[in-house]
Order: sequence, then C-alpha cells, then structure tokens
Amino acid sequence: MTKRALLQDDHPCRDCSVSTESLCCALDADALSDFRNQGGTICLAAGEPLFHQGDLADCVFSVTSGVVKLNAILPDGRRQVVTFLFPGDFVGLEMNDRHEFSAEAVSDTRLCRFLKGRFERFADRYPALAAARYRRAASELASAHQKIVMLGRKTAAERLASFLTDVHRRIGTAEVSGAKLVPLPMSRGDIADYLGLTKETVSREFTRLRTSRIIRPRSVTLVEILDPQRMRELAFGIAA
Amino acid sequence: MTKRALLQDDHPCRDCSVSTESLCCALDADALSDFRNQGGTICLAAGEPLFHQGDLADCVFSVTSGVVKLNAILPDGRRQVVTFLFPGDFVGLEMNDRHEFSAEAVSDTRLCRFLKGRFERFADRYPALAAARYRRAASELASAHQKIVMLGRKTAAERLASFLTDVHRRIGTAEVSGAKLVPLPMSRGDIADYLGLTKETVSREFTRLRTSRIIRPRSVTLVEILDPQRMRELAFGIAA
DNA sequence: ATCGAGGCTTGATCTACATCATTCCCGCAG
DNA sequence: CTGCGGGAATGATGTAGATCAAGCCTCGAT
Repeated sequence: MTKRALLQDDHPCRDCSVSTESLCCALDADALSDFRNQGGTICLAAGEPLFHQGDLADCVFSVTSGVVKLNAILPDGRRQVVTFLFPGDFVGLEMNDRHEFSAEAVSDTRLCRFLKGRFERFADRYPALAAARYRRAASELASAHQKIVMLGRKTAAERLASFLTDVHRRIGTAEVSGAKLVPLPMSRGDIADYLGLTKETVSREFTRLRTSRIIRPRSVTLVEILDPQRMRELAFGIAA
Repeated sequence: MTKRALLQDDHPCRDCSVSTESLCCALDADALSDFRNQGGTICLAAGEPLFHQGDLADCVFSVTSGVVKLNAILPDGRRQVVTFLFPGDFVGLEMNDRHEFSAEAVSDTRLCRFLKGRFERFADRYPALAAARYRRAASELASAHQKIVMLGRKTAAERLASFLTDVHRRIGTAEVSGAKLVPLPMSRGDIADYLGLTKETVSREFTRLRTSRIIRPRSVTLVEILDPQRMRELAFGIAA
C-alpha cells in the first residue's frame, strides 16, 4: 500500500513522493495544511551543503528525493560519513542546539523543511505525529547500531557487501526480470569515508567482487548484483 | 536540580535514583502509579543476561543502577559491544519485534521493566512521556553517531581516550579535590570489543596513557585522570 | 576530434594493530 | 603463608589495509 493511497484526494502532501513512513501520514488534511507550509521546500544541487557543523539547529528536514550525506571532520582532516540519508529519511532529528555534523547533497536533492519549535508543538498535539517521529528515530538508531558492528568488526570486503546490500534495500530496483540494480550516486571517496576505509581499498574490493562474479558494474554509478546469496553471506560475515 | 526536587512528595518514583532525564518525570503521581507497577523491577548479578539476540522484544527497560552492555556476535564469533548502558539509560528502545542484540549485566544491576504495548498507550495519552521518550532516543542516536566517527576514523589511543572521557561523563566522580576518577566495571575484553580493538591493544594503550602521565590507574577497575586537557585533545583527535 | 582535469583503478611498499605466546599480578581457598 | 586460577600486561611476529605513486578512463570544454 503506497502512501498515496492513505491520503485523501485533497491532502496537501498527496504529491509527496516519499514512502508510507513519512510523518505527514500521521496528520489529517486540516492539521497538515496548517503544519506543512511553515518551512517550505529546499532544492540542492549535488555537492551543495545543507548546513555545517556548528550551525544553529532550528530546523528538521525530510528528504523527498535525492541523497544527503552527514559528514564528520576531525581537526586534522580525517573524514567520516556518519550516514547517507535517502528519500523518507529525516535530517536533524538530534536534539542539540547546534549541528554536530555537516550535511551535504550527494545528488540533486529536494527536502521539506520544518521549524523545530513548531514541530514540537504539533507533536504534543498530535500523538500520531509524535509516534511517527519516534519510530523514525528508533529506526535510525537501529541502523546506527548495525553500522557500529560493521565498523568495529567487519573486514573491508564485508563492509562493502553490507553497504551494497543496504543501499539496494533503500533505493535499489526490485528483482524484476532477475536484475538487482544498485545505484551509487556517491563517489568512491564518499563510500570509503562511510565504511571507514580508503578509496583505494574500496576500489580494490569492488574489483574483487567483480572478479568473484558477485557483482557486475554497469557503470561507476550503477552495479548489478549477480549473486545476492553470496552477497548477503559476505555482508553478515559468514563467508570464509 | 535533582529529579527528586521535581517530584511531589507522594510520587511513587520519588526514591528512584536515576537522573532528571528519567521518563517518570514526565508523568504526574496519578498517571505514574497507574503506569509503573506493570513490569516490576529486575535485579541482575554481574554477568547475567537480560535477553538474547532473537528474543521477543516486548519490554523496555530502564537502568536504575549498575551497567549493562549490548552485545553483537558475528557467526564466526567476532564480538562487538554496541553500547554500554548506564543509570538513566533505556534498553530496548528499538521498534523491532525481536532483539537484534543480546543484553548482559556488566556489574550488579537493577532495572525497571515496562511492557511495550502499555508504554505505547501511555505515550499516546501523555505527550510529555512521548517527548521524553523521543529525547532519549535522539540522545542515544547522537552518541551512536559519535561512536561511528570513533570506530571509523580514530586510532587506538584516541578510541581509549574517547571511551574514558565518555565513561567519566556518565559515571565518573566530579572534580572534587582535583581528582577525576573513572570507574571501569567492565573487563579489558569488553572495552576492546566496545572500541573495535583487541584486549592486548587496549592494555598497551592503557600503559601508554600511564607512562605519558595522562592517567594513573588506582586499580584495574578505577583510573584517575591526571591531565584532563591532554585527554580531551587525544579523544577529539587533536594530539600529534 | 583533441585536450585536460578529476575521479577511478592498479601496483609497490609501509605500518598500526592483530595474533600468538609468555609472564605477571592479585584475589582467594586451603 | 602458599599455591592456584583467571584476568591483565608484555613481547615477538604476522597481516589487512593505509600510504605513496603511477597510469587510465570519462566526460565536458574548446
């Protein structure tokens, strides 16, 4: 069941492309029309920043299309991509006054902006909205925990397999006609910084997956998963 | 301001030792007395499990004293401590039906148990409870993000410094008479599995911190921070 | 068509941390 | 006090992945 189906015809988010998980589903048309047009929509070209480490965090954003990365930078320049955010994800759920990390569009991106204070008041008034927001945060927490396991204990090959599996789950094409396609809008450097590796290692692991016939790169930004079974085993740390 | 000060004299959680952050503060005495005695209290000796990977996740727990660890185990035995939970923290905030990780008492521990379904209904009825729960999840998410940076990009020395800083913030003694003491109820192996290292490396880094006069171990389970400044610099990745 | 720049891949070497192997320490039972 | 057992520390060696250094596509500008 798509989100579209859940909304009345005159629902102002009817044309919003994000999934059922979207917070807007938690509100009826009247409440929503009051709620939504407070922050407006934001469009970013690939590479454009949404905010920087240290900026005032008075807004929450919902990604409606494109991909955003959350970036941490250590004083000496080491970089860690904390998370990639896909359509349906929220940016800025943390409750700090200032952003701990910077956010940047990976590909051309559209977002909905919500003022935090207003969000709070609506959450108090509409339990369904509060519940949806909580569910989002809990699910972000669950994937952060998975990522901790990956960074703490998995090998380079396992990390890349986990990554491809995750991205496929989030924005990959379904198994129509047997082809599992994974778009990779981010650079190898971004993937490396996400996996806690270097771009050289990521590159090498890509070619290992290719020569093992587990993936077939259609281009730099699109890979086909040839052997989902072995891919999953690698991702979970089962393979030899 | 302590939590105690916020609660009426007849508040049933008046004697609960956890901080202001506790969810109970979000409820008045009547609502709370209805709410609390549904799950009861749990006492665990050091080493006892609270639940296992795969168990039905129908409860949420609040740590009131002691320390709990969340454990991930890969098929071949590699282990990752996803997080340590200190008094005031919640266990099982994730929304999955089954636990992704196992939970085990590190030291003798007391917890409050809440039934998830009941929790949900109360959250819908009391916005303040929902908000407090959300704040908890958001703060867990923020520290998970910090941990991702640590595991992805910090050196062994930096990881240990980060860890000691964090533990001090959570359960260390204040700077009375200049002595910053950090209790370490968990084993070196647990610390290693938390930091994505081996116990040998953790041990070596402890002695390096000692020989650099940054810490002075009072015993295996209690260290004094001699140079908080350099400690913090190390933790943030500033040191050479 | 040609050039150039930036990102990707591949190769050679280096190193931080893992692994394997003792030894040490300390609490505890006798 | 003495001997024992398990965690912690230390030492010797191995290795996954980092770093350094070329080449090599790809695509857009000329």
